Amino acid sequence: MTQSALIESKNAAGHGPASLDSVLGFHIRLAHGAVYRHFTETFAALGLTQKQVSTLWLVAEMPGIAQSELGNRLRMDRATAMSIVSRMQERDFLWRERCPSDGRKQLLHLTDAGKKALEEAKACIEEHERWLKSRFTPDEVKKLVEMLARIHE
Amino acid sequence: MTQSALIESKNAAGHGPASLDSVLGFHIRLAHGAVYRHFTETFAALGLTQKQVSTLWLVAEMPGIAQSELGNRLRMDRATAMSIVSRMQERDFLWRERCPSDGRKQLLHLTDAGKKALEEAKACIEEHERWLKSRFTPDEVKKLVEMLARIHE
DNA sequence: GCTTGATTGTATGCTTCACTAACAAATAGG
DNA sequence: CCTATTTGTTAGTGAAGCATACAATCAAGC
Repeated sequence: MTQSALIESKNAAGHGPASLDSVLGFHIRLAHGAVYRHFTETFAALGLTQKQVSTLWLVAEMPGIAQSELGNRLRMDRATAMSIVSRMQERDFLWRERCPSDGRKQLLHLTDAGKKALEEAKACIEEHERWLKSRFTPDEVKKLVEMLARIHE
Repeated sequence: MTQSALIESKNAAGHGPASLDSVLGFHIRLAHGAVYRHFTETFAALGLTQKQVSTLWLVAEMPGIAQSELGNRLRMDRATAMSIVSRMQERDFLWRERCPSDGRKQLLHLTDAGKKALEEAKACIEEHERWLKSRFTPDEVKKLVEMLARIHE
């Protein structure tokens, strides 16, 4: 229905979006769904979810990062970070170290198995990103990333 | 860490993204999360979720739409559409009509309570959209919507 | 008219994940 | 020392996606 996209974006009362197609949040939701589905397909063989991959990736980038910091950067609350990290630990992809200078914190490190899993995951991410970026020019990708960052920053 | 965004986007091996910040899918995920959280806050009083609002909205736009069509347009599979619609029916926001020309289909219609709920929801959406769009120029919003549509189309 | 296959709805169960609430341990500041 | 904050942990709730299986309906070909 491209028709509905062409409708004047004010309703009869003169305020508010007239069509779902004119709601920015709606498009973000649908785009995320499409990305999520393709990601899940691509990673079905590896048995990793988006949250798990970004957790492995971030711990690799910042070895010794605290669980709370991980949660902050990936926008997970403590409970969510807890369950993600716990499963990754069960699968021997990372291990926790009690922080010597602050006994509250758990510092995270990848195991060798975790590093291996991440390398495999990165290959899948490359493919996934190729699929996603194929519909944009490099300039558009840059602009899109910048605009999305303005939303989640 | 704007630092990591500045790192050259190829890793030591010369292929693949070096930093999470350079992964487009990652930004879509975080942006969606931020939008989702603000949406949930805004709609806590109404007790409606994104899926429920977009369902009410779409049924209002297209009275008599079949459940399967609803699922197609909102990118839900049959089982998900089923659970959303069933809850909306329990709350007396919509009713199902067996299609006279195709006995398989359930045609959806809003009740008066559903129309009222949607009007309240649209006021919240306005506020939500204002919050979301406040960081963009009108041209940027247009470009962003267009790029997101390229992803989920 | 009948069989076959596709579509649609329904029911059940599993998994991810976001959130809340409560609690314990450690820390920081007065 | 006392208090408030931070961090981690556990348990439970709920939305939502997905798979599967099944029944009813429809469409197409013989």
